Amino acid sequence: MFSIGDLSRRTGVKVPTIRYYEQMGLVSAPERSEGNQRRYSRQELERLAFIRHARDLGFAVEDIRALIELSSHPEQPCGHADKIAEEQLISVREKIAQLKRLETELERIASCCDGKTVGDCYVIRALSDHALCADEHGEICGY
Amino acid sequence: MFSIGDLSRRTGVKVPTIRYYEQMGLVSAPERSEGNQRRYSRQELERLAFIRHARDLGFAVEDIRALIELSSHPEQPCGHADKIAEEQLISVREKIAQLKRLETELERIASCCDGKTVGDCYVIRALSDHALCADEHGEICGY
DNA sequence: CTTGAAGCTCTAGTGACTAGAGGAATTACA
DNA sequence: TGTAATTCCTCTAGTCACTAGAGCTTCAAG
Repeated sequence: MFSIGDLSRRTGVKVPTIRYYEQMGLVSAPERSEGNQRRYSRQELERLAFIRHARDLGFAVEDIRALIELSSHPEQPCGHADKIAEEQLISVREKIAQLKRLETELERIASCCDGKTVGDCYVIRALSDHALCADEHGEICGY
Repeated sequence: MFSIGDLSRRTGVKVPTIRYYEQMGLVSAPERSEGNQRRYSRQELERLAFIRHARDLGFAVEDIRALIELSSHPEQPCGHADKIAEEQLISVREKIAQLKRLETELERIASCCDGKTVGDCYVIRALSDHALCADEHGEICGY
């Protein structure tokens, strides 16, 4: 039997977060000691490690809930689990693409400031004047 | 003079978000019409466009507050603005690196599921069993 | 002059936790 | 066995950057 602190050390999930997951129904309420403290089995440790791993991979709590639900019906077809993983992959790729665009613009902004005062600081100017953007990201402000 | 809706259309910042920014002190409270509606000047439009642009680039509201503060003192040295931009660049690069690791693992997980049922679905197995990770991301669960 | 869009304030909700108060249980060591 | 340190408990509230909705008022077009 593991205390909540044991679980936390073994999975890297913080103690309050474990309690939060219990409240959200991601992990089920465990047995209690005589003094009302949580006592976990190995199975519960493994489930928490699963959750931790999936969160590390950027799955939303709702996705994880679905994956857990699926994994408790091992006889069903697994197309749904695949779909969740693939959607997550697509979203990760989108985030990477977006961040790379930001990186490019930030490099441009941060690298070429040779002004001495804020008045001619390129960082401030670049942020003020959308027209300075090399790479148009949205083309918003038509004033 | 622009109404809040005009501002919203021109900057792409949603109306409730503009009011939220006002509450947070990012934009100053504008003049009002006789009927108590907000009326903005061109200057305020430009400030909002600045904010929008910086948010698009992932700057936190607190960073933006600092940049605005800086830009209102154009005679000061601009080292601080540079620093904010550079820190943002570093954090963007870290996020990209992290997401690429996730991408790799997700590709591995999502691509090689040939099981027909959840019981032998690779997605579920990979998430359950940390040891299947090709690329160790944390090495957490020493059970 | 009416009607419908756009505006107003206010409260509460989102996701995924995190922090802190105030107290009880457990564990380690003398 | 005593006690002190650590861990645990519940509960409330805070974080960030919005977003949604209720219930009302004002504005602009026809």
